[in-house]
Amino acid sequence: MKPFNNSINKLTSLSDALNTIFSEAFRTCGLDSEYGHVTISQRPDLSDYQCNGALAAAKGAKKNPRLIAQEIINIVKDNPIFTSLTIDGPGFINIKLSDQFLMNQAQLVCKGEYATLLSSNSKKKTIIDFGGPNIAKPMHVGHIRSTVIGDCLQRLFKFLGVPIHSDIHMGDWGTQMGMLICEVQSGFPNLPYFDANFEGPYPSESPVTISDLEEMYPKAATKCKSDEKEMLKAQQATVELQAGRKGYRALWQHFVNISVASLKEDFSQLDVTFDLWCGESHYHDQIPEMIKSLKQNNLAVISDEALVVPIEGENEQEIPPLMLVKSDGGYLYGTTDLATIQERVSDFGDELILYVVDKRQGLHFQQVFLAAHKTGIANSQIRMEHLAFGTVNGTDGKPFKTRAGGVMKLKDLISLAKNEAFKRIEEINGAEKYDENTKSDIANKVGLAALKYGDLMHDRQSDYIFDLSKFTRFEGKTGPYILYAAVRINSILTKAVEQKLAIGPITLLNGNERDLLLELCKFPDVILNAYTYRMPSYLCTFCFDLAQQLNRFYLQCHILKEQNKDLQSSWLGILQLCFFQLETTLYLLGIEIPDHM
RNA sequence: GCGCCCAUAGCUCAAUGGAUAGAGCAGCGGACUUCUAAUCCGCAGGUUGUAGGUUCGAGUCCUACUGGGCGCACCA
Repeated sequence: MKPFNNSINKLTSLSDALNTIFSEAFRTCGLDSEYGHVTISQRPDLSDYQCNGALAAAKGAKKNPRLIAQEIINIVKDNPIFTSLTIDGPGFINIKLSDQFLMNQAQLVCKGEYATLLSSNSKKKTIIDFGGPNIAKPMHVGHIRSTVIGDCLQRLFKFLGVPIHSDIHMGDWGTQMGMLICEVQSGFPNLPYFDANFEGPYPSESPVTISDLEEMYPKAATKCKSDEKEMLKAQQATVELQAGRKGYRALWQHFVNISVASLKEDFSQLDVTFDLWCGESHYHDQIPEMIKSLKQNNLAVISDEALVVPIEGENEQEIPPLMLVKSDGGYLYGTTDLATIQERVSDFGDELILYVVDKRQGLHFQQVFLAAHKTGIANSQIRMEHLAFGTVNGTDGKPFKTRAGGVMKLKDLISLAKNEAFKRIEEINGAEKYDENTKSDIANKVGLAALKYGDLMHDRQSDYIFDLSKFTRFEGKTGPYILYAAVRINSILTKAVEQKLAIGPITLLNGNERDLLLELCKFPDVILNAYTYRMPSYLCTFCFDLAQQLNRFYLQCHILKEQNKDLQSSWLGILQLCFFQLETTLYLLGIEIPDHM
């Protein structure tokens, strides 16, 4: 056998490594190295990986694509990582990797030094903004998306060694706060918060509870919508709050405190954490200074009594200006967003800002990003991305509602998922061996897995149909299906350890496990793709494919009963690698694996 | 009116311009004295909304049309 001198000895994505080899070959042939692009094969019956560059290069080179393919193959064929290179069809290069190489690669893939996958200069200091929930308004189904997608991305960035911090960025500073103040005032006009002459101190106890707030919010909002006078009052109160009226600030602080406590409870249920709990109010004090400077530099101008930053898109595309100050003197969320960018860039030194926000706010972010760049608040080095996501619909295809037609609270949704999971667990064979506590612990993990996987598996940008009974099933592309596969192999591994069996090294002896090993070697590719496109769904697809491949293998090869000890330890090595990848992928999705199911 | 997005199997969704458009569910037919069958295998199911165009090659890119969703300065 040829020496393995051209092998790849550090953790890398396989298609990147192959790209390098083929790009070099194309360059040697005097062709553009871009043609050396290698992808995972679309014809697994013919190859592991494929390169289509010869087809694309043919016209420019005025050569038969098969001829080019042959030249390329001649250059790379001595590399021992290949077992065969063939030309098929009009000029596809089909690549089959050697077993030896796959085994070598498997060792690298399971070492797990994933923070080295990205070059250090590509790791920009990043902040991820969850486009926060509103104070006083309970989180609903829609919030599941930003929470779960944003959390997955922050885990993924950290896993790859990208410095990232997360900010919930609560909505605590808009007109809705004025509405609530007025609502409390109409119910309890005698509270000291409304007495402009009150000297303090204000009560330390909040006059309202979180459920009061949750009830008042929609009431106040409808009132303001239908009654212009109420709206004016609310807007006036908002302006006074923002201007620093003491009683309003004290009352507002109560709202914030009790809301944050409730939000933290919800997020801890979902196992999601934030580094920063800043709200829009946090940036308020910086706004006057920012506006002054923008006015001085003629970047903000008066239009219809409001202060705006005029902007234009590429190709002179007309885009409405970003409004900073309303004619009544109040600020808008675009104002806060701009001030927020200023702080993130100049105080924290962030170079990449990610916004995980509903896609319907696309225009808003387009305005904010353009304004930030135009005004120099963000220089050209700063990159801002709106990671837009679609809406959650019910099984009727329309925005998700409860049976009564109302908005479903996130809290209720979570317990619904957990209850559903509990029911399914009770139905299965052998459920009686678990006590109630164990069952409810399993149900919690399974329910959450169902919910998160059901969301994350869908393309981030598309709307999707929320079907809890489908998501909680144990069959098909669901969280529980994947958890079950993970639990089963974990149980075999535990038994193997108990029986003091050797785990690894991975050697391909039987051939049944080659497909599985190939799947495992795709892992770095998948991780990088999910990172590059900020797409949690790529992780979901991968762990489903892996779980299914694993189930196939599991049925074919009876590991613990295997008599050939070398084969057995290799299988166990593969199993351990599978578990590592399932566990890691699920961790990145924010899903925890129970001990039993 | 202007702009953005979407249309793929009965349903829910995949498919970095490449070969025979794939999964899951539902349907039908198989495989268990289980390392947890909560699994696996097979069959059936398609004019990729319509009409043109670009390309060696189009579900994918361009144009028009049809149907649906969303957004367009004093809410967030």
